[in-house]
Amino acid sequence: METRVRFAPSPTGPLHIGGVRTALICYLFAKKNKGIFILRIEDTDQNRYVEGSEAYIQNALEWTGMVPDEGPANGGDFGPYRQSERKNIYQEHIQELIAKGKAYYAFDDTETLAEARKNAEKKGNSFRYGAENRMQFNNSLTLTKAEIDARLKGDYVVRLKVDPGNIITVYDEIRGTIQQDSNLLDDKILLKADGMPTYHFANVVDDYLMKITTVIRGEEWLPSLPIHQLLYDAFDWTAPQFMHLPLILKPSGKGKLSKRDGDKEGFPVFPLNWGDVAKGFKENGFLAEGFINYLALLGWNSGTEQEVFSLKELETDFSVQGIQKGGARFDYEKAKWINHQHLSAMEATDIYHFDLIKKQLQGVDSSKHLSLLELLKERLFTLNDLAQEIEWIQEPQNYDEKIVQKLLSKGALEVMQGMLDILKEVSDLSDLKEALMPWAKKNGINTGVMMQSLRVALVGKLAGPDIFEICNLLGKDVTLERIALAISYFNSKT
RNA sequence: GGCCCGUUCGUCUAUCGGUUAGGACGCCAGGUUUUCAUCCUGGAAAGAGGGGUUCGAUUCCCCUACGGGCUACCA
Repeated sequence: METRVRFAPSPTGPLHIGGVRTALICYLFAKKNKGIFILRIEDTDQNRYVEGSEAYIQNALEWTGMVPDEGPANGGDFGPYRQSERKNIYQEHIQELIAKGKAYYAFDDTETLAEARKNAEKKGNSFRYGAENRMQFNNSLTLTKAEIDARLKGDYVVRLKVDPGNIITVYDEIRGTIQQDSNLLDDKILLKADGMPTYHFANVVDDYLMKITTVIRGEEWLPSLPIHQLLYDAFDWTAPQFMHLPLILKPSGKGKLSKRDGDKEGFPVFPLNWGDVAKGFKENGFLAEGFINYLALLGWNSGTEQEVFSLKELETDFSVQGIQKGGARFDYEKAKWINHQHLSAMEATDIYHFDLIKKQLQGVDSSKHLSLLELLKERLFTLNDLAQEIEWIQEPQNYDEKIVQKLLSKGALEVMQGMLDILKEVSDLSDLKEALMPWAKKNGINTGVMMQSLRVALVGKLAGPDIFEICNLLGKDVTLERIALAISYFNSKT
């Protein structure tokens, strides 16, 4: 049987990294089994619908390389892939359950239920609409045929009729067998008053109709798995496999990472920017592969000591056995380190393709772009680090005062003057080091003082890549200019 | 409160009854770079607690503690 896995987010805003991780595991499991990866949009809550979310989800998946084989954007044989477009399908199926006596109409207004809930909580219990009290409410189990017909013209919901006194056994591929006392379940609403199905109902019907073989979703769904099992049983359908993924936790404090944590935690929680209200990993300078690689490591391991993977490698190395049971805290430092691994392994010409990189190179002589990237790529943790790595392209705005004083006391002025003279004579800058070293030795100049003077003269501080590489990229004229400038500055400090 | 799931270095994790409990990020030290970063080497750092089962438990079982999730006409 062909493996079919769906990723089923709700369009209630930008997809956050927990969602991306779920998508990733779905994708990897599908690809590993040479199966189909499906995107299904679960837009059954009209109130929480946010314009643009679906496009965002599609874009995020495309950026990461996890392009759906079937979905609203590219179709497929099992559409429509938006639940809001499947209303009639749910209506048909809800009728089937009612006819079978597995579900029933309920007419209780929200005030009545809220009241009942409040009373139960006052006594320290939680309210449950179920076998022990359903006969006390207004529903098709308690009303006459005439009353029901009359009420059906107004608002109503459809509830699942849960039989009491059973132990429901479900199986999760990650956690094993889980049992639940049906007395503790309530008669879940399957169809809402607006005619839309709830998650539970739409999910089960669609997974069956779309021939989903493996349901992969977050752990927050584990408590409702017995309800879903009951639904499969009510239809006489064979349930698919289930995998409930551990949650991604905040690095600090408590609880699962939420959409609101982005700014608080000091790193993005979204793959892409969402307007100008939320930052994305992409815009923060992450490679799609670095981002995906770190997410894969959060709650999964290959069983080997390998940690750096391409998407293709993940597709072949993925295994369910490596999925973790407990939640994992997000660690931005490690995410950056993984990104760094991918970045420094790339060719400069490939790094040059990113808009983020080109933007930072604006104003720099374009003939130097590739040499700069070649020189600096191993220093980058994110694409955005380039700007600070090429600051020395600009004339130094100031000189590190402590270093200036130290060098001054060691005769830096004379050294710089000497270097200036030598530099004037050198025709090829790549010979500079060979010219400087013997000169220093002959004149008893400390090479440390020489090198540091040169660096401070050109850059203003003791940081940055190899100083002779810097000379080379700056060119002879600029190098001469900066040394002369530094000499006059040093002079003013004596 | 009730129900469900979980618990190995600070963090992510390996271990499928017998190991000096391994790796990675971060941290510290040393080396390379006569700078910083990268990189290399080394170091500190862990089985929540209590009972069982067993010749032997991090590993299997139970209890407790702690953490998380769910408890909506949200997903």
